[in-house]
Amino acid sequence: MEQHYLLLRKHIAEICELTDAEWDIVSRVFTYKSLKKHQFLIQKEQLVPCEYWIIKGLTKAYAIDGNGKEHILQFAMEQYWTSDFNAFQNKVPAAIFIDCIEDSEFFCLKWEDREYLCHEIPKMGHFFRIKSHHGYIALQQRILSLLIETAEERYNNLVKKLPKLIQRVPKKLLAAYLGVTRETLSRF
Amino acid sequence: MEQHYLLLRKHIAEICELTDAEWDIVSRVFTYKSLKKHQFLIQKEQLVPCEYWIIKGLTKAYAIDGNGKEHILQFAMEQYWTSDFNAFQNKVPAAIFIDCIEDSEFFCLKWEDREYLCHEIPKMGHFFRIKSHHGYIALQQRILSLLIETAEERYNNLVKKLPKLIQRVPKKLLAAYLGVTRETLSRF
DNA sequence: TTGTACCGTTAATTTTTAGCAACACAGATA
DNA sequence: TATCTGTGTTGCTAAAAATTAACGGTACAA
Repeated sequence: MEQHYLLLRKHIAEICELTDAEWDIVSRVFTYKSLKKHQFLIQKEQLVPCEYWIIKGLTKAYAIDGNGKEHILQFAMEQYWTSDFNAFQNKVPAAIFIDCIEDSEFFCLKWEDREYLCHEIPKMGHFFRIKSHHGYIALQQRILSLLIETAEERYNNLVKKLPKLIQRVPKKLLAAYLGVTRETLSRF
Repeated sequence: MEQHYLLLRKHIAEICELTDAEWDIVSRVFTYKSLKKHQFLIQKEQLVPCEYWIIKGLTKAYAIDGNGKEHILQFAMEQYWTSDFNAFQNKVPAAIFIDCIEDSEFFCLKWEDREYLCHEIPKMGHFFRIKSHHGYIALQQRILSLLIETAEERYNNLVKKLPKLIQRVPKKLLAAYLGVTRETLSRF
């Protein structure tokens, strides 16, 4: 477990170095959670108390359309943050599901604790601001790729950008992420 | 001009109330800019010194693909923020263009001033964190709509959600935003 | 005024993708 | 062991959208 905390500290340090005293405050508020493959981290319609930093494992965030088809918003693996950020922030029921593609472990951060950290340690406010910014940029890139590229180009770019992810994610889920059927993906 | 500053203050107050002293600090750092229809706010490959709050007017943020086709990321009108946030934050050349669909006026905020405000006035850090969060959520919704809905559904939802925007934006630009050709949009 | 460029629409054709069905294969289970 | 379920692939057909072309309307400039 110590090892996990060290990794989280290192993750934060990529954006801002914390003193030992500050880290003491920060590390105290995270709680640990462990889930098996196929278990839900977040279920639609339910409140979302936390955002989650992934210690180990792999999750998918997705919505189900009127025909029961799954559409994947985000894959998240080690050192990624995941949650339904809208539900989390605005204390409304979740609009999406997040479940585990592999057995996974998380550090959980409650909204009040997040606000508390931002208030107590301005550096953490900075950290979350930058993280949020990065998330925004990633989504913007994704929209551009959905608008500009063909499904095949999207697939090739994904392979180039996150080859490790490809190996861990079944192709039918990649298809649901790229916005095509698994049959279409299979023909690339 | 006083009127414009009042509107900006009101816009910020929707997230956090500033004291007169704080507002004095904040208002001081914004500069004014005015552009005519078709003029560029941001050009690809160039550095992006500011993010922009729109006092009046309408802009589009877009990328050009290999075939010279335009794909629109964002329309922004009165009281919206716009910029190439990646280029702005990381001081790298812009990946997109932003130009004016109508004559437009802006308040400009430089990166250093933004950092300064966040540092001096924690409330402003809070403000930008929340704004960024909102932006993130909007993009996430957009991705879901690109993945789940047909182009026709996307169009109808846009009409329902932003009827004013529809009236101000030529249909060929709406098509570039929805991810279809103008001929396809014309058949809905 | 005439010309010119752009815009929105419609039609015909082609390309792309979805939907459905069948099948091989692997891993899990009884 | 035989069976069941989920996954990835392929063939065929149907639907959706892009492409190309044409046409009328409008704004703008020479």
